[in-house]
Amino acid sequence: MSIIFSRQCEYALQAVTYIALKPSGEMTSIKELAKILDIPYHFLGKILQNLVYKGLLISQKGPSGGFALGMAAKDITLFHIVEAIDGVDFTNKCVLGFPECSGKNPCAAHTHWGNLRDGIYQMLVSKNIAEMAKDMKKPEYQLAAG
Amino acid sequence: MSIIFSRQCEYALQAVTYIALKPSGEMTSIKELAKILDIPYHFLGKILQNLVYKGLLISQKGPSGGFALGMAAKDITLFHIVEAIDGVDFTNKCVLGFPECSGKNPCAAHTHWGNLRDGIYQMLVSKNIAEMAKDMKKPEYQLAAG
DNA sequence: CTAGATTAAGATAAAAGACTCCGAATTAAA
DNA sequence: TTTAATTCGGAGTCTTTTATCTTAATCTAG
Ligand code: SF4
Ligand code: SF4
Repeated sequence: MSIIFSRQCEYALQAVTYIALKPSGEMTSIKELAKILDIPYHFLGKILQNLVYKGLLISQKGPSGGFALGMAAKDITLFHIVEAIDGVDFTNKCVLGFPECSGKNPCAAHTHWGNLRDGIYQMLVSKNIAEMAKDMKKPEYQLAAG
Repeated sequence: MSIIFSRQCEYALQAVTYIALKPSGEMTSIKELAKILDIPYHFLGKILQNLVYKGLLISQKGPSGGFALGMAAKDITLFHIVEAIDGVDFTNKCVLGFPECSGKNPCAAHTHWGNLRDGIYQMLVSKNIAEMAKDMKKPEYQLAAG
């Protein structure tokens, strides 16, 4: 189902983007995120918990509690989130599954794949959550700003 | 663990490339493939069985039996193999996991991701097994030609 | 023709990933 | 101060993927 990143990771990217649209100081609850983004409630809870542990989010319990960004939106790149959830093994893994991905005994696809992998990396580090939130046009995300 | 393609698919790509190095008419057994490429024997059996069903390989039972290419090596692209094992959903799926990957409400990463996805597709259709086999320098593949 | 080697097929098991449930801890609001 | 809302943490379930085991079918070599 997922292409490159785990389901958890996809959910994390979606949720953090949503949280970034909230006015500063306002918390977003798991309930709201789960409902609007259609993510399993308890599963999302665990994921956000992890992001808090990694410092990307902060949390608060009790009524009107929830989650907020742990640092400025522009300082959280997609890479930070992927790194926190899936790890970054993909940066040195072969797409064909050979044990050792190096230029030592390159196959016919190595250069092509190397470029693509760099492209993925570039996408992740060049896009931050501020941009993602700002440019987000999907209707379910319009609610966050309200 | 795998980046884009399933483990099965990776094994298939490796095995078919190995088979392509054998002189025409010679069959390659599961035993040989499993040993040299370090792939679980029975698991590989199932995978090759599937590739036979899809027409990419042919098989023969009995002593000196095994598998051989079902068509000319230059006519089997990486895409054919991926298509046979994993399917090609990745060609229209969002890397961030949003339900609907279209240009309708594009996010900030859409263009970048679209290019990468096209690049992956291009890699798969432009590389065929003849090329892969010919350019293969990995030592375990040198045995095949012997 | 026989024996052994090999693929085919189905059932099962183990591991990983995705998801659920429950209760405890915390905290803001009433 | 009480209550209810919320995150936290652990355990458990379900599903998918990966891998193993066993037997049957087939074919070649001798
Ligand atoms: S050479 Fe081909 S196989 Fe080896 S790592 Fe690079 S891409 Fe993977
Ligand atoms: S726009 Fe962004 S989110 Fe929507 S499909 Fe393209 S990449 Fe995925």
